[in-house]
Amino acid sequence: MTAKAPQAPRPVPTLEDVARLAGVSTATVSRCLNTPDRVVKSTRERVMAAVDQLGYAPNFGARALAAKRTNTIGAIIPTMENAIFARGLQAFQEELGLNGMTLLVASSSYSEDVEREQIRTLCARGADALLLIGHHRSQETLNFLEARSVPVLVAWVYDPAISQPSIGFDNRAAMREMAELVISKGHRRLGVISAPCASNDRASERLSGIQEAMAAHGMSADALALIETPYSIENGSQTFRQMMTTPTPPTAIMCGNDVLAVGALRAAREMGLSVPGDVSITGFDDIELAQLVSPPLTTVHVPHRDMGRMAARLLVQQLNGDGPVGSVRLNTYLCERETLGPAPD
Amino acid sequence: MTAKAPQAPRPVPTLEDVARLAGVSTATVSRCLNTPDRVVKSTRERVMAAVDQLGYAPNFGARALAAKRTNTIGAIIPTMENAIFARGLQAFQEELGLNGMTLLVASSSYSEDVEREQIRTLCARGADALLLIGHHRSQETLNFLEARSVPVLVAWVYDPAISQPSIGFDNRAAMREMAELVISKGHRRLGVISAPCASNDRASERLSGIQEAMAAHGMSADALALIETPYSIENGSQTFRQMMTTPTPPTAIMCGNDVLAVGALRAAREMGLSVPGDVSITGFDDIELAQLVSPPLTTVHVPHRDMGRMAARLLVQQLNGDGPVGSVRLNTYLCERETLGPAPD
DNA sequence: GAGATGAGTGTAAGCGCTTACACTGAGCCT
DNA sequence: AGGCTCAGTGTAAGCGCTTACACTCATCTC
Repeated sequence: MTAKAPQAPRPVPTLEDVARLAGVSTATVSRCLNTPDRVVKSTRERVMAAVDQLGYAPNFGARALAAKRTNTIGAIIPTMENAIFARGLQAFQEELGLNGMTLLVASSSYSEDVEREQIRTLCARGADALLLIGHHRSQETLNFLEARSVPVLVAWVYDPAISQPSIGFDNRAAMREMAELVISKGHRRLGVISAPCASNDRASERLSGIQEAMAAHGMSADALALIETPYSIENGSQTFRQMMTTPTPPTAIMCGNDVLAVGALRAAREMGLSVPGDVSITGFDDIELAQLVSPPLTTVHVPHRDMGRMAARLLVQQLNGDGPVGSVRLNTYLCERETLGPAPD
Repeated sequence: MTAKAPQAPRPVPTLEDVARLAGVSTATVSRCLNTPDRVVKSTRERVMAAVDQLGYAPNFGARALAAKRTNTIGAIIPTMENAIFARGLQAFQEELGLNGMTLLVASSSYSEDVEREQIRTLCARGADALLLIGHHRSQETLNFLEARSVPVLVAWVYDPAISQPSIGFDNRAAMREMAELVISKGHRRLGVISAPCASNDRASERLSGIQEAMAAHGMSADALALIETPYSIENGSQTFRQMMTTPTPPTAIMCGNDVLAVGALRAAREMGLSVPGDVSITGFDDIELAQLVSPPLTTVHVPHRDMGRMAARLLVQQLNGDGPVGSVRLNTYLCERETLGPAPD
């Protein structure tokens, strides 16, 4: 038993209610909403008054069903928990908004299976196109996407060898550059804290970059201590401890991203180790947090905002049929702050 | 001219396609998907095979249209830019997922007008219920919500004086407690960096809490320097500078949330001020960042995860018609770390 | 002034799904 | 054996919207 009226009258007003109140047909109301300039001013005003009076809001599902277009773009990112994707996605959304499109976000928790489900869900919700992170994806998923012929743009990576349109940066080259810098500082025993590489091409590419740099300097693979762990501050912290309590700990620890690096930094402080005096630490991404910790983090700057904005433009362009889209490569650069120093002697 | 087949056959499979392939009626396919136990095993398997073969995914809009239920909850938070709402929302989403519901998130940028639009949008998308932050809302919006009779739960605040169901904490009491602590440390000139209070009841309640504590200790309102600025690290930083460069700067600066506090902390470091030696700084929320900065931030701990989780439970309960929901009050507690010290003499 | 034009509006056919109701026949009762 | 029941399935009526097409008049054109 509720305090409300016994029987709700007609809870949600429909197009037809508006039409009746305004004394026009449903087609006219629809036109007022979608193509106002095709309706004469006097009629339009009458209709709009009815819309306001009734508090009418068009039913999205019905609209999508009839119009076969939703003006919605879906994005599936691996995680929302930390700030890695936040800035890029924010820019993506802003740019979409400028073009009258809405963003629907889902997160996959770095799981291929979850991602597949999310893709189905977003398609079911009528996403006109999808933004996905990284190239790693099962054939089944690829088939599904192909069958539905949903435009897909891959972000956060750039790999000219893959035909799928993408926008991003060369993860391998970026990390190789950082590794070169670390090695040039005299470090010969390196530690790497990486995200699990198995189904994460960004992580595995970054690792390859480090290995390439080491090989180029004649360092053996033995000189690299590698531990994979999911991105989180806590994991970065624990893994750092683990690495630093081995008989011959690395003199520099390169982290797969800033979140891990910040965790490592915290652990170093807790262990009483000086950074970079006792051990150097590097990150990747250059999220806001990188400048807030002390000492501020030496990291690789990724142009997240540009990436998000351009991703939106590419997608909008493709949906408008303004030519096929190719891949776009963005540049990263080293951000030298204070956590990388010369190797202790 | 594309490389694809000249004319796409039937891009997206429908229920009918599945039915035809499986040799059953659409009703049966629908039942297989929604109430599998009402269909005999042999039929069900045949249908599922067809579903897989076609890569069929039900059209969400059509489903919502026919079933008048979307299993979707909408949430509108003021911002996604910083971590304030992230943890709570994450827990909210997880709990919803456990109950087979999906979350749709939108952000209002702390603007009433934007929030109103977002509410309409989420309703149009068929949200079965809404999670909103704070009580401040225009009558127009309230009317709209009333007219659509969408269940609404307000979070992040608890105010027994308002009948609208809510889940949250007493912002005023929590901040009053912090102010008591600050005053007990001997501080007599306080600075407050708050979010704009105009349409933000959390911010204004927190400010009231400080004022109450001051009054209780016979401090005049003149002893309080107040500046309002939107939540961001940069704003916290600038406002701190501004406050500290007045003739008689405060000895303790209380910030409306941790993001502002972290900005203040950064500015202090840049200005060469020792915290808490020269000036004390306090935050609110206890986000992850609070422990990462140095010195770690003294702040008010808010049980974000619990709040999110319980919010989801309340909403699910209400949608299932398991009794009317009341308001829930959660407790906050002071988190004394290292940025609050005795007033300098 | 008759016909052509076209701006403004109405009519009605779906879009892909759920579900009330109707139907069928196997298994059970008496 | 005839009549029940009821589990399993099919039929068909919408859900609220867009839009192709049809219609109606002013306004022009010659």
